[in-house]
Amino acid sequence: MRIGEKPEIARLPLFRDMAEKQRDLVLAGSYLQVFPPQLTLFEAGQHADFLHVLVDGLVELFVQGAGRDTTMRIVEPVSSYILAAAVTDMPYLMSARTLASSRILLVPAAQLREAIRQDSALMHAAMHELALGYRDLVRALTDMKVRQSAERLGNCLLEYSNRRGDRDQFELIGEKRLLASLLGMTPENLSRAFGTLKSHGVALDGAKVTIEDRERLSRFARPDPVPNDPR
Amino acid sequence: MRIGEKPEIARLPLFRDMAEKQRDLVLAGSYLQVFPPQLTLFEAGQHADFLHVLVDGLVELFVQGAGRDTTMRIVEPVSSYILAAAVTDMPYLMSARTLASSRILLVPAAQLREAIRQDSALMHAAMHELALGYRDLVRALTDMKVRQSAERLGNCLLEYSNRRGDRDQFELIGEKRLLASLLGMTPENLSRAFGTLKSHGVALDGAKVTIEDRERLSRFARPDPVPNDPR
DNA sequence: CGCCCCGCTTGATGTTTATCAAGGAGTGGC
DNA sequence: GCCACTCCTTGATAAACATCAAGCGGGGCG
Repeated sequence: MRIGEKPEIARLPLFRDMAEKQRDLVLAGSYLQVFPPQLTLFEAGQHADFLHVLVDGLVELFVQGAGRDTTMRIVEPVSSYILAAAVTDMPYLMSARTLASSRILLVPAAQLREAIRQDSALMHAAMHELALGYRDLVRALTDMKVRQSAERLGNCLLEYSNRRGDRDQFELIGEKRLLASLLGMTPENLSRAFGTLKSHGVALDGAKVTIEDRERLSRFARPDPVPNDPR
Repeated sequence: MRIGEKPEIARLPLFRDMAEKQRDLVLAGSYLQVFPPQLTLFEAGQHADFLHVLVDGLVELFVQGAGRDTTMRIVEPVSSYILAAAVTDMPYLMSARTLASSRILLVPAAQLREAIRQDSALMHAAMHELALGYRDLVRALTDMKVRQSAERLGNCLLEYSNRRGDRDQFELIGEKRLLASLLGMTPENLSRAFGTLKSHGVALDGAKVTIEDRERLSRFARPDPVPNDPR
């Protein structure tokens, strides 16, 4: 891989704390590749040969089950994905495709597992990352079980705003139907959900979302009582 | 803690591979307690002071969000739970209560984290357990998103059967309304779901489930294409 | 034994969500 | 500039699910 990407990869929580020597070794064995948009990177069921690190672009993780597809996560740079499969040496549970032209670092899973065995800081980071991911999924699952569509959208918008430093205005990433699938609803219902949120403090103009009344939106969306604080 | 429980705890995947000395140290600092049924063990939002290991009895993990409760997991002995909170030193995301009189080992989370730092085999086991839990949640979330209630029930029954060595007949654990909540539906709809499964190879008599036609049930329930093989 | 209580079931009704169908708005190509 | 395409939106309808309301049935207790 080229030297230019190293700093931002080395700054990732997963690789941050490990010994520099180990990190260099792992990265030296990895491939940084550019993929065009709409390309399937891997499919569920395949053996997990690589841990992926999205350096630039946009990637969708999705599952095709029981007739329909559903997107599980939208990966933004810079972050790794499918750690669980790589670490356990089990088949991918999800498929991945690029949504935009993307630069991706492919870390051979076997080499990653070996490095994890050698470097306790890396192992600790991997454990932590998996624990945080676990908690995210617990939230996502309860969200799906206890809230209805417009409430899910409301919470999602509050979280997006949250992630961008509590800005009141931001752009949705990717197409709306992608967001719909992420939230477990049809594009039609996403439209309608934005409609009902209009009377609860949310304005929409194309992909631009404005949270006009945070308090009112919160009251409607009933966010989790336990706040999500990934430092 | 008493010496009598040690073997089965030591056999847990989480504690199996660690140094015996470390394990004894951790267990020596832990408390084995008996709790009556229907007792709340902890509530979401509380600081995670302990990792729990259910030695005997039955425990429910649930979330009370947005008006209604939903159960996230039914813990059977012998197994640990809420590892993610204990490891990250973050608040519990779920609440826990006993469903039956239960013997539970309470492992101080701080001590567990310290042991994890010291013992690389324990850390590896924790990482592995979290990765497997992550994958379970990915399955649960897709299940919730792509399947409707009777299909979810069908898959759940197939998995239960699977876990008990592919037996065709088995008893449901706990009350039916608990199963309903776990599957994200009302007790009424669980009843009806069993009704529709009658014509797809499932017979129900009280809590006794008989899978009469596995093939037919599979066709109806459309199980995951990627099999779940926890060795 | 019989009564009460509780959980399960069944039916009727209403809400939520998906599906089907059509129209509108923006974008890229010719 | 205009057409064609895609995505989003809106409306009408149907399916899935929740809610409300009885009734059934088994276990515990008097």
